[in-house]
Amino acid sequence: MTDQATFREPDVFERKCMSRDILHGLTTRWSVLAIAALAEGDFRFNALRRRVDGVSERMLSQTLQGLERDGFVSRTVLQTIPPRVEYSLTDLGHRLAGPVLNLVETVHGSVDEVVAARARYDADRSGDRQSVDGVPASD
Amino acid sequence: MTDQATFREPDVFERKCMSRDILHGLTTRWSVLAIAALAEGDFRFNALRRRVDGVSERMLSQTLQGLERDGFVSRTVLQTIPPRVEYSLTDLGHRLAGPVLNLVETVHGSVDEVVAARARYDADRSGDRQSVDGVPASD
DNA sequence: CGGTATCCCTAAGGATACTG
DNA sequence: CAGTATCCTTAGGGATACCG
Repeated sequence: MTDQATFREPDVFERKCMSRDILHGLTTRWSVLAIAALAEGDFRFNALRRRVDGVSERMLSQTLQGLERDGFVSRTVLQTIPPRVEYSLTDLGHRLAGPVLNLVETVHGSVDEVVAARARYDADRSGDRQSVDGVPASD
Repeated sequence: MTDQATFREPDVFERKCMSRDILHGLTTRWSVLAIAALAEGDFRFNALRRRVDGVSERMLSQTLQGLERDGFVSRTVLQTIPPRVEYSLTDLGHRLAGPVLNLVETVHGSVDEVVAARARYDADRSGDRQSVDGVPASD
């Protein structure tokens, strides 16, 4: 199977790679949130839209289509009046949701540090600029 | 503290939230790859650019600035001729890199399934469209 | 080498109106 | 309710040229 390289790291670093493409579809503004929401349970379209605050109908629809196409989300149409459509994570979707939720939670737990870092950074740029290092290199 | 809701989940779902903003800066096309690369070790600008295949100078620079601002990456300027700039993950950056690498690896391990899912999806849309469910609802 | 500045293009995204 | 379709704006991103 490992017929191409050392392989300890994923080949995401190559430009024409599927993983990169999939990752990109997974890390759009709304797909992360949609997955995180669906990890909590199934949602109907408008309920999901309410949960993922700020998403437009168009973008939610588009995002869900992308996730469905990639096999992360399943879409179940109930033939009722009015129509109901239930969205839920597939098994594959749940596997992806793990890392995604983990990332979201880690980010959430780092908010204070990031805010502080931004403040420091922005302060540095408006004030003077100190030299960080003075070590010469031989190369 | 929990004056707004149940709160068991992060507040990423609210539109004007820091976590969402940070997450967005973290899930751009190149920041994920940059973090994954830097998780392997320190890199100088052009080395990193070679590692993250396909990124332009401008976008790498911009991405790194964003990551530095948020405190994920530290930038060390060596005052040499020619100049050297070393990029590395901060502690915070390493904490974030965990989930990120996890996601990348999970994606990498799911490529086959996603490819299959896409094939199925695309085939369905070009062919006929079967009804998925017929259960009526009472609500 | 390690960038910034500029220009330009494409894709992501929002608002609204409309349909099954 | 659950979307499409349309239109338009903004942000992401590539190429190139140039500077410290």
